[in-house]
Amino acid sequence: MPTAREEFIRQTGLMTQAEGGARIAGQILGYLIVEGAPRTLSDMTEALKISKASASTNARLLEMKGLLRRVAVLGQRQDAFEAVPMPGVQSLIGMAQRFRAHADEIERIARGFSEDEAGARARVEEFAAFYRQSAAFFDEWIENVTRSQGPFAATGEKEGDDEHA
Amino acid sequence: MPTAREEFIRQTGLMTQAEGGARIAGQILGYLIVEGAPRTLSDMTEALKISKASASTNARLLEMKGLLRRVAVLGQRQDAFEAVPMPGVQSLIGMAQRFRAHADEIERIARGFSEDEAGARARVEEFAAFYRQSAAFFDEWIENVTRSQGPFAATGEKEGDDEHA
DNA sequence: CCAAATGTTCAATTCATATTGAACGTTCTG
DNA sequence: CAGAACGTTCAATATGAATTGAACATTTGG
Repeated sequence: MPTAREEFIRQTGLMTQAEGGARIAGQILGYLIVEGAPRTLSDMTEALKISKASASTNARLLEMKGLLRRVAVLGQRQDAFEAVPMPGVQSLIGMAQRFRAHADEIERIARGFSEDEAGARARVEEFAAFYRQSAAFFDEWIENVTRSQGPFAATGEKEGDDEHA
Repeated sequence: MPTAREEFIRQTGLMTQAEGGARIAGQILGYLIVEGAPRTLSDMTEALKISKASASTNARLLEMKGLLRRVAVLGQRQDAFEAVPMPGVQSLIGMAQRFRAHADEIERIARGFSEDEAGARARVEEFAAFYRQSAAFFDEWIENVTRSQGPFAATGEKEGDDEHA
């Protein structure tokens, strides 16, 4: 029977995969969430049984997406990563950006329709409008959730090493 | 130089792919949007240069997801498909469902943490809460956008065959 | 009833991408 | 300075999913 930790890590991997991402990236995120403190690439490779290359690539991918933060631990030579306070928010931010980009692109294409395709053009523009409005709505939700647990909000707890010793 | 129609179809294919779906499914959707009227599987195969199997499978996939509606054209032997009024909404509905399922699963796993992992458990539960709240927010937006252009709202126009003759 | 047309399904293939092993450059450490 | 530790990159592989061709069942029209 797998431990809850293992199950959670496996689940975040599957979730990330279901959302169109890389399985290992999700596992790394889950791992850092349960750990609750900075962990090195070596930690990941042995905890998740993955190659050094995968750990490096996926961690940096997550870092660029804003789900992970690279921290320098004093007295520690290696880089370390930790999950940001609300990792899911970053995914939504990316989603909003994609939606807006989609809207832009579709609207650009819509302008290319000729005079006798007015109906098609209208439908295409309506389609684009939906993406633009959804992006705006995402922003609203992101701002809402970011306000309470903002990037500079005191978390009140910063432990994590004390457990599972 | 490609026509605007072609560009749009190609773009919806890429978009769908970027969102983790099948390219051809997106192309079918784009095709039906520009057409603005029911089209058969044969229409799709020749317009999109795809196999009969792909047309059938992907169309039915989109139908199950609620982006397409199968309509019986009078005097027409073949089945025909048309895009529903706001196809994007259905994607969001699916997203909300996935998020809620994620939340359920993570919360279930969270209950499996032992006493000495209280910190980890709290972080995991917080993670789940985000998905649950986001799902609720999606629902809100869906209901909002569905109210105005509801499933029973008169669209006012149902042409589409008159163009690009 | 027969032949053509239509839609579905499934195994096979193609295709894209995730993952890895190995080589490299860099930085630390003794 | 020499050697180890570390992180990155890239070509190669493995993995999984999308797409297809072919076979099948069903329906239609002659």
